[in-house]
Amino acid sequence: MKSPPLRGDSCSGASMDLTDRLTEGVRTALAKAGLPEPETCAWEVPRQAEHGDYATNTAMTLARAARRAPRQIADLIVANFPPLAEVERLEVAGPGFLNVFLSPAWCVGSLREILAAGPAYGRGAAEAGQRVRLEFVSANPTGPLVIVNARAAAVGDALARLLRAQGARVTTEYYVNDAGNQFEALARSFEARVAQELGEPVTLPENGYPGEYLIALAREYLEEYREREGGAPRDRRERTDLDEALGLGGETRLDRLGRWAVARMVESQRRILRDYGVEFDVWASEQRDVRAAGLPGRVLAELAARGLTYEQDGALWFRSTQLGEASGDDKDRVLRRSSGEVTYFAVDVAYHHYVKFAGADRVINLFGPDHHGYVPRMRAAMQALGHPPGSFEVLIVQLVTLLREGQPVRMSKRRGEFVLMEELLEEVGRDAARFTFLTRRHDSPLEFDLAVATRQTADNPVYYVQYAHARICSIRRQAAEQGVARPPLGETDLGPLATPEEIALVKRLLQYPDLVRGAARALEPHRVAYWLQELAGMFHPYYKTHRVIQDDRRLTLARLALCEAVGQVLRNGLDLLGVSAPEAM
RNA sequence: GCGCCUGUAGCUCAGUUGGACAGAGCAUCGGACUUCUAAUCCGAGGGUCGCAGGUUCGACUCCUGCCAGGCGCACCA
Repeated sequence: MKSPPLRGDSCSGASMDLTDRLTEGVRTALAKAGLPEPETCAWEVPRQAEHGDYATNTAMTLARAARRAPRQIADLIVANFPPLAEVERLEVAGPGFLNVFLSPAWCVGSLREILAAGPAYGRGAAEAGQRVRLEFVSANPTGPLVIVNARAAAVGDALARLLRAQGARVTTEYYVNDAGNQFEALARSFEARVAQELGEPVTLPENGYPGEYLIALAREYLEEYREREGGAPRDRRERTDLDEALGLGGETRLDRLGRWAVARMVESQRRILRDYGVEFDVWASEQRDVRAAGLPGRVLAELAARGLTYEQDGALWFRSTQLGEASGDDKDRVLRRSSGEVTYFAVDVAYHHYVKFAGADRVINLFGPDHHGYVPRMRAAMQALGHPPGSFEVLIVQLVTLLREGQPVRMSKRRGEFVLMEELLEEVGRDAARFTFLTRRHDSPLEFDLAVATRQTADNPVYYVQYAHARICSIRRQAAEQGVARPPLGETDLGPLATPEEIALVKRLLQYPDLVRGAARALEPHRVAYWLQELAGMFHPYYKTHRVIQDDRRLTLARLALCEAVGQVLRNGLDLLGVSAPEAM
């Protein structure tokens, strides 16, 4: 059986990015009119319908170069615009806007392409050909993950998904700071807790970690030890000396205890993140992958060879200030202390240069605001080592101010008070937590009231979006029960889709590829979250006023196709955010 | 003192990288289920975009100066 010709359908096999084709039209028109062509056109979706489906200010931005009035240029574009199936008509408005009105018939016909593309709809190649190294969370292994880590995880993971959707080869990474001062502080604190569990009255070290989680960890350690060693160590009544009890001496004992604690911490962090839906390609170790590999020494030599270091007061300094204002650092930085130890900075520079950039053209790090002062010196170092400007990017993920019934909850690992990421997930749920974090710009401080978030679970925007998807699945189930099977794509007559709500929905779906591309380019996943809310906000009213399954079989099938397309895009969008798209709620 | 981030409706936040009369959710008030899921829908009120200048056809957006809050300014990480 041959598929019947479809009214108003024109399947262009071109890419799905509508604005690309509109830009081509404008460029063609300008060339024909003998006017200069712009590199690109900035397309926006006007707030008001009278301004069309897309609008560009190209005529205005071109006015100077073309030495013509904006409106005159716009008129010439309209007069010379090639006939496109996508476009119904063009208008010049205001100071020189070019407003594009899409052809409803073409829009409706494009549903076919959306459905055919399925999960691939919205994917593109805007970031193709680049290898991206993306590091995020990287919490110190000195304590459990807290709320801000959940935010960074949501943002980082969504960024990875976004960039991959645009063709980039992304390696995600969690960097474990298992060396240096903080590691030692952890080791000493843990040692103190172990001793305490053995009955010794021990006080915690200065700058240690007083959190109770180390007590629990100490008990686990001793339990494991007893199982392994068959009973030892005994408690204070029999043995009072820790070295003797654990059969280890001094630094060896400290190091072994510290490594054990770190391994446990990292394992627990990894598990929580996995439950959150975030898995990393690489778990890097500062100790193993950088220090033990001898990278810091190599990078010091390389910087010295470039004449970028000098000795003063017994320490080795990096000439950060000589790298020009592109780096923006305001003072030189120590690479090797007078004690002979390399600084964290030196280790980091080495790691970035030899490891991260070895496999990537672009390195993106998500930092907390407490590290923003660290960025200029890193940028200076990357520049000094020959990495092009812009290849090293840092996104600052701002803090989460936690409230409970309007009262601020202080968070400090040092003081041992905090709300754990685990607790957040338990109270709010994975999807709601991720979606909430992704409805804010990453560099905007966020207030999160736990009491409100838990109380208003049903009002959370994430459920609004998910519910739209669940409803569509429900319609599909209902249709199947009633024996309304959807015919093959090519045979579906989309002609009956004609109400303003239906046309508006299809036009909305057509924006999706541009949205994804823009969000990836700007590294702003929150755009996706907002857009999805608006899409759901169009579907729910449509559902309410237009019955999908009804007597008119032709109309039913067309509407089912529309619903499937909306459901597909909701699914694709939620997937970019790492949020589930439930079939039923 | 210097640097970074933030300041938009009562609250939490968007505002498409300078566009057209400033938006959403929550909260408040008033309505809608015998029909594909009411976690929904329809309607109403709510604003000097922190303040003052400047740039231009056009500013929430860019520049300067103030005000307020957060964070940072180590031979810590």
